[in-house]
Amino acid sequence: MTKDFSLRSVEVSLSPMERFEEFLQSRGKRNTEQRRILLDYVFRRHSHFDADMLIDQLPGKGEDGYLGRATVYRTLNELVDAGLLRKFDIDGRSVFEHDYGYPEHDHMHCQECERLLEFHSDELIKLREAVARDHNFRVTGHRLIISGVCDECNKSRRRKKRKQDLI
Amino acid sequence: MTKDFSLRSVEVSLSPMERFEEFLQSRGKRNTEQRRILLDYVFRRHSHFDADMLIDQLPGKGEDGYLGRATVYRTLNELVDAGLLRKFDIDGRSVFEHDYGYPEHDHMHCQECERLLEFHSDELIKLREAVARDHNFRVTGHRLIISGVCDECNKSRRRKKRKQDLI
DNA sequence: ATCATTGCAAAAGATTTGCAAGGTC
DNA sequence: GACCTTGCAAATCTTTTGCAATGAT
Repeated sequence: MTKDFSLRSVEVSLSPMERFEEFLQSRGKRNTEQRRILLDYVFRRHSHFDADMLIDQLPGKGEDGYLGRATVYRTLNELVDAGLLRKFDIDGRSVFEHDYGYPEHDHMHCQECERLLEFHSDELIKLREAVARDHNFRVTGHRLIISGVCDECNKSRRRKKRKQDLI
Repeated sequence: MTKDFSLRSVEVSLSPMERFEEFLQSRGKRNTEQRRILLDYVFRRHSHFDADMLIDQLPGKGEDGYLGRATVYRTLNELVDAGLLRKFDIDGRSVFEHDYGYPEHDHMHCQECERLLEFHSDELIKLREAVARDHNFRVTGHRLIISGVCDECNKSRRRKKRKQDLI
């Protein structure tokens, strides 16, 4: 459950797979087919996803490369422990995204299309440190989600509104 | 599910109970004993809580003023709709706090004692607006949780550490 | 009298866990 | 060969929902 931030800036040279192998070894865990499949799939492209989306996209029961539901959940948690993925809650379920080798950022969440948009703010980090200092709080991380309606949805809503106005 | 922000600055004169009555009337809902009990209990003191904590604290089955589990959940959601409570997720479950008549703020979450500490930052609001403007995003709210270890836990950890050092 | 609300139990949704069979070191 | 891992099903946890009985207006 706890993330390992310490290695992040040091060992960016390792690929996610190499990093994971290292993690597994250090814990006496084994490098299995299933773990490799999931890691490979997840790091193929940068996107946000939850366990269910992943299970839908991966090969189904009977197909080649199939992973049991429990294995997907277990492996996702290992990837978080390994510092490869970051996990956070949206509307009650867990959402994952790349952590390893990916710059720190926060999110805007569109309540119409459910999309997550990323942004980075140095100011926010400063603000976080200032607040923590004030309260003698030792920071390990933070999560900021701005909710609202994204540009695209704003536009299509305006279109709809205009149409309605004509009726 | 949607909060009514519009009334907040206008009708601060109403007590939570009056505000809730107004809300119920406006929706053709009824002012029942159970709703009054819960609202009264929840607004007795300012604190963070989840449904389970509340159910534990309220009168048990057979006792006077007992509320069924489902009623507690249903009523909490109504209080959120009425703009009296604010709801957010921590570690997968819903946490509630006062919204009505209570100033906007954010949280630090201590990962040792689970406590939620509040702070306010005008800068954060400005930052939020700036980011949104950059992305043409229409903001309805935000949630920032800084995680780490609070002052108290830092102190007791130092105590423990010192003790261990002596052994 | 009408129609919303309650409590219960069952359902639902997300995630975890026990266990026997199989895979990795 | 030892022991970790997998897939399955069952269990858990939190929250929601259907329904008959009860209560508010």
